[in-house]
Amino acid sequence: MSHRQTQIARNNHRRLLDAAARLFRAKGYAATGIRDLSRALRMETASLYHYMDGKEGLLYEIARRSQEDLAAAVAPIVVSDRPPLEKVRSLMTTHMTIVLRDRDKYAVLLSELKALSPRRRAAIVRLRDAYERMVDHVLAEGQGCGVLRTDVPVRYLRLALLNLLNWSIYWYRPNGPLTPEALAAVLSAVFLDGARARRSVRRSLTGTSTSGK
Amino acid sequence: MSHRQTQIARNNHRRLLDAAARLFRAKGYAATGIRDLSRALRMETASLYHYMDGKEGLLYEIARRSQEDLAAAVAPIVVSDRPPLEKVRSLMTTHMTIVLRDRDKYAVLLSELKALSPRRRAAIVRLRDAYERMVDHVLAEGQGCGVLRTDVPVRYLRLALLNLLNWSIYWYRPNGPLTPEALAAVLSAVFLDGARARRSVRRSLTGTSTSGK
DNA sequence: GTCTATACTTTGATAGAC
DNA sequence: GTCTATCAAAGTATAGAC
Repeated sequence: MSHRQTQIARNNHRRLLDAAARLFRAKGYAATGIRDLSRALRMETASLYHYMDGKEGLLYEIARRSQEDLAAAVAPIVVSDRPPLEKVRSLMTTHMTIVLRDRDKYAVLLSELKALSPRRRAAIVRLRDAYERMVDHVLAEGQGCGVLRTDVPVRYLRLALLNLLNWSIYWYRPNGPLTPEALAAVLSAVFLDGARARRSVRRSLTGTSTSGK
Repeated sequence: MSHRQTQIARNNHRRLLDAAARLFRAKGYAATGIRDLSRALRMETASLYHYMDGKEGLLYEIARRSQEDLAAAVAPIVVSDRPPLEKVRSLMTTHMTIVLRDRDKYAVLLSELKALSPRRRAAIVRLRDAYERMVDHVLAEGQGCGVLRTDVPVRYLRLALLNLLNWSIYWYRPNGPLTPEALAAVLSAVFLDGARARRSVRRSLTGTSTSGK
């Protein structure tokens, strides 16, 4: 096969993954038919099978790539020698930026794991566990240095952190007032300093004067 | 029809709603067939139609009841004359307790809205918006009294609060070490005071000496 | 690499007897 | 109120021509 054909094939494979992520997120995996996919790619359903081994294989690839990309982006922060508190902020910003940039993929990763076969689901859960260990490492470091509270176990600090970041995918609007970085800054501020008022005066963190709606 | 028959009918309707919530949560709405429901209730599929108008009607009723129950439980807190900060804690505890008690229903409410017809989805969104206005009211009150930070708009304080509470449904284990109330206490502490260490010494909030896993 | 044609299964829902 | 029997539509996937 020629080089050119390979490029076309790879391109179509990517188009298929993108369309699948978009549709799986919008309608759900089970409610998306391969005919929906074929319509999105302007191909017959039979043609799709040159770019996938089946619908579930598509889902698996989306989930795997998402979790791997996220880990790859965050890993350098974990092993860096920056101050622990800065690591937490940096981790939150990177996580938020990545998942909001590829919203479709990450929403599918978060909400469609149950549609995978036990084998494949287990493989994704392994990747997810490894990612959570990285987050734990950063948080435990913070506790060890005395900059994070130790009355809440790392496990719950991590769950709180991931709750804050991941759930945001479902209501973030890319055309809204906040960039992903700005949203990460707001959520980092709440996570680290809490919602209570302090004595010291704070400037606005969002640049908006109204409370929004 | 006799009184007894009506009671049986109502009982079967409730059994159907419970089974549907459990299955919709475990497998997803679209992946759950009415034959799955009939198996759970030990009835033929045709018999189910005496207790529902269709599969989607079932989903709508689950979502509507969930959101209404939550609003009904939280409303008294919002209108009470307790101190603002206590209102926030009480709201979080009540919200957490209710959604963890009826995990199946609330998980379906949170993740299967997209399966509803536009009309019905809009009705649920209206209920959800009304609930969010209640949360906003409590948070704005806290800001007005000077106990909550004002550099983050109410909107984002609310989103952070609901992120923390709602996402917990997906990893909370009823047989784990924390009761819903204890988990609410941990998340309230993180939400209000943040994850950073303070000068004052804090006792453990979870009663566990290890960091868990 | 893309197509037409189709096999085969499962889906939500209904008709009508009892 | 529950059943048997059944429908039309949609589901995933494959065979084989070009």
